[in-house]
Amino acid sequence: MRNRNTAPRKPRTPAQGAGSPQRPRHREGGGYARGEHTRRRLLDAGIELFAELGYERASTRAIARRAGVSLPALQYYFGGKEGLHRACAEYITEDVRARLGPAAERVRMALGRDDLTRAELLDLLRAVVEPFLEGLAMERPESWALFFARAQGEQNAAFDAIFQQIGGRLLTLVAEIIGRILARPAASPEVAIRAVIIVGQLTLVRRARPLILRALGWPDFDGERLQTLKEVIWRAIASSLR
Amino acid sequence: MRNRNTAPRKPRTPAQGAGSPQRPRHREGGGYARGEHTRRRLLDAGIELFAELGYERASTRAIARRAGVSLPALQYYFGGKEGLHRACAEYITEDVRARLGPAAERVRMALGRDDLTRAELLDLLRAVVEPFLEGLAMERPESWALFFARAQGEQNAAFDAIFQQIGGRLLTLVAEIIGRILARPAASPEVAIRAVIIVGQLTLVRRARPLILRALGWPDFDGERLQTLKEVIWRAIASSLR
DNA sequence: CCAATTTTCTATCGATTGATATAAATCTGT
DNA sequence: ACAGATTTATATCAATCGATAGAAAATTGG
Repeated sequence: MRNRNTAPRKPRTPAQGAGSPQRPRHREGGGYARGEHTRRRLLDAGIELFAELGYERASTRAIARRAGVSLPALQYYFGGKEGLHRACAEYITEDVRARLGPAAERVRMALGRDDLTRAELLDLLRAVVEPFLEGLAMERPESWALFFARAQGEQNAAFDAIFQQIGGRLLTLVAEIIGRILARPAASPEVAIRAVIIVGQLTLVRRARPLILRALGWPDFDGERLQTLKEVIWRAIASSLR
Repeated sequence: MRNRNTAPRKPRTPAQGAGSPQRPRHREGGGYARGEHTRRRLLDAGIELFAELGYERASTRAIARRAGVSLPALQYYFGGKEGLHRACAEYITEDVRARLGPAAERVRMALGRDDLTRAELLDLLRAVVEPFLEGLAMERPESWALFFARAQGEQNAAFDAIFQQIGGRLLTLVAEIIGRILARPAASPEVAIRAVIIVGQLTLVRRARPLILRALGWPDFDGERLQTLKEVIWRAIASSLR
């Protein structure tokens, strides 16, 4: 009935600085076991629901409920909804990066030789592209890939972080291999465009997932069908590089 | 202060049947000039804001404000937010269909011959693919393509309608041409997948636009650069079909 | 066991959302 | 100009949202 404050307040913005409020105020050295547990539960529930419903539809209440914790716990650990979302993105990014890193490093080493045949270069491309396709889009819980797709579609701040960590490295690596195959400088527009196209094709598997499934009349990507999909995509990529 | 109704109401669901409440209650034969005008304004504003912010973030108030009409006008003409969204999808769909239709018909006629060479088939593919690329992704306001992308990402009901009207036809047509080129049945998974990939590549130009620009170090797609982009994409598509 | 810290819970706030009731304003056909 | 239909505008509703206050409960080190 009565307003305590006549000035128009903005309670939607977090009280803490806009920097990174996701860490609670507890001491650095601290870290109770129970706290870390609910923190993890919130991350899992957040990834699931953000992926399932998108950022807006996933309410903090629903996330807290699925995590089995109370609503203020979300504020306490992540500073707010946006903080949780960013934390989810970082959580996923770190895992994918760890998964993609070794393969990328091996490929980068192999690229040191300058007498690689076309077949060898194609193998290298596959070596860097396949873990990406499997890791990001398939192996991990579907919610992870969906989270990524949502972040990209919604143009969240989370997308920038994810892209710079993963997409950027992948793109430069792919461009380098393609440049070799096409015998053009990796920095040339043609090579860069084709690198983007190829990487884009992979993400398409997730982004246009409902479209693909419906076009094929498939209920889902499972087992053999997934194998077929990967094989066809790869053949298309390989045959396009001449 | 006091509730008029003790029973828990659900005012979020539209009062009319869930069927298609977007048409106002005015007589069929009616149709005042002024009404049609604000109806169109709401459609334009809806497409813009749905594309800009996504379905959830685009509030009915913001849409009405941008359209320059009052809030209840939205309810009056489209029965509610969901109705407006569906109407926007149909509006876009109808335009694209009209734009795509003639070319598709011509290609379908040409496909009647069964002695087409590879080069001729590639020309046909380009004839059906280029209007799509130009019409949906370039010529029309960016918001249209964004609206489409959002609908797919959010798995809205609008996506179903759009897909069946446009995506379906385009895909089956492309699949038919590709099937001929690859000498495989158009209904085979391999051909269907490659059709999806090719069509998807085209939409990438819009959807991954910031990504492409950043990778190329270009400030924007203008004139010659756009031509280069199209040419590279097309060469990649053509050379992948062997 | 105790004091300090960390974690959780209940209750509630203010803002915004989609939708509606209701009446005034506008337009159409006669 | 008038009656009836159509269109617009004002004011408000109930629900839900993210966030917070403040106290209770739990955990830790001493």
